[in-house]
Amino acid sequence: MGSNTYRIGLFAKAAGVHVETVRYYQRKGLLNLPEKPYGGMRRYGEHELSRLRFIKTAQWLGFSLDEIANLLKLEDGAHCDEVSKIATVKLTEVRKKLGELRNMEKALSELLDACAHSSSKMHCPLIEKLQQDSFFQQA
Amino acid sequence: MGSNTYRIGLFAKAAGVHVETVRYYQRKGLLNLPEKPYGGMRRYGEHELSRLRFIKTAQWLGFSLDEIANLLKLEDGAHCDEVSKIATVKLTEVRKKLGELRNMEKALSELLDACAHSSSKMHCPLIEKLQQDSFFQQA
DNA sequence: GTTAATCCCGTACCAAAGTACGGAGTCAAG
DNA sequence: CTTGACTCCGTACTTTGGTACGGGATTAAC
Repeated sequence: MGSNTYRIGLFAKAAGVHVETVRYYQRKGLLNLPEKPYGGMRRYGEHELSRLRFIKTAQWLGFSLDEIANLLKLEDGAHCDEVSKIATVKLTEVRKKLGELRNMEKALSELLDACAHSSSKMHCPLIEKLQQDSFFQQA
Repeated sequence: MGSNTYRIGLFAKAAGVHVETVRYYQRKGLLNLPEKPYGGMRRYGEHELSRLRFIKTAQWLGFSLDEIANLLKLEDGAHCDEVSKIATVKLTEVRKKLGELRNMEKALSELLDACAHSSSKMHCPLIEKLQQDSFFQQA
């Protein structure tokens, strides 16, 4: 645990990002800057790597870096009342996304199915499917 | 059907975006520019409104405008082989997102649950939960 | 023990997705 | 028939999330 095997290059590569991206996240406070031994080089461990991968996953799910910083507060530990507040909001949002994605999945798989039985020009009721039981609101 | 009741201001407002955003999407080809009567003003109908809402929803789910343009090709109708290609890729992606979001939902709801039974400093195994059966890869 | 590959860190640049601005046209109310 | 709100369209600016660059330090390989 915490064997801190990686230097930044390998660390970045292991998560599929560029070195500069790691540094950028450090500047934004999403990753912490490990101690640097006198005149030496910083090292990174498995925990930081998971954290970096989490950031990329959450981002891919449509969360901004600011939102992710908030989610990471949950991971880092905070007092119960603040945790509840953040987690409740995010849970609602996650469930909404799940709902929309399920509609999208249904529309796409039905489309593929229809496509397998016909073989000419197709069109997909993607929009109606997504709107039909959508309760999406912009803030 | 196609009653084209809205002018751009109301149209944008109904979807919760700015007028400039509508124009931006038109420039990018995501929305089409309705005919303008000689020296008059363009009008928008329900169909275009659904399309605009779809764009915002898909974007919130983490898709870029370029990806959304692709999804809209399915809606607009295309030949079966192209449709299959796009839909298959997107379906895989949607299912991956569903998987990750379910992990996130589980982690968040367990956290809230734990929080209800204790009342001090909490920390959430969000990262481990998300990575545990994650098969996420950056391209 | 020099040289090639990495790292450190600061600053500059870039693309995507808007947002703001401004001058001219249009429309609806009083 | 004018005043205020809205539209049209072009160009410029902004924010977010990075990428690129470059000079000096450090370390790994020969």
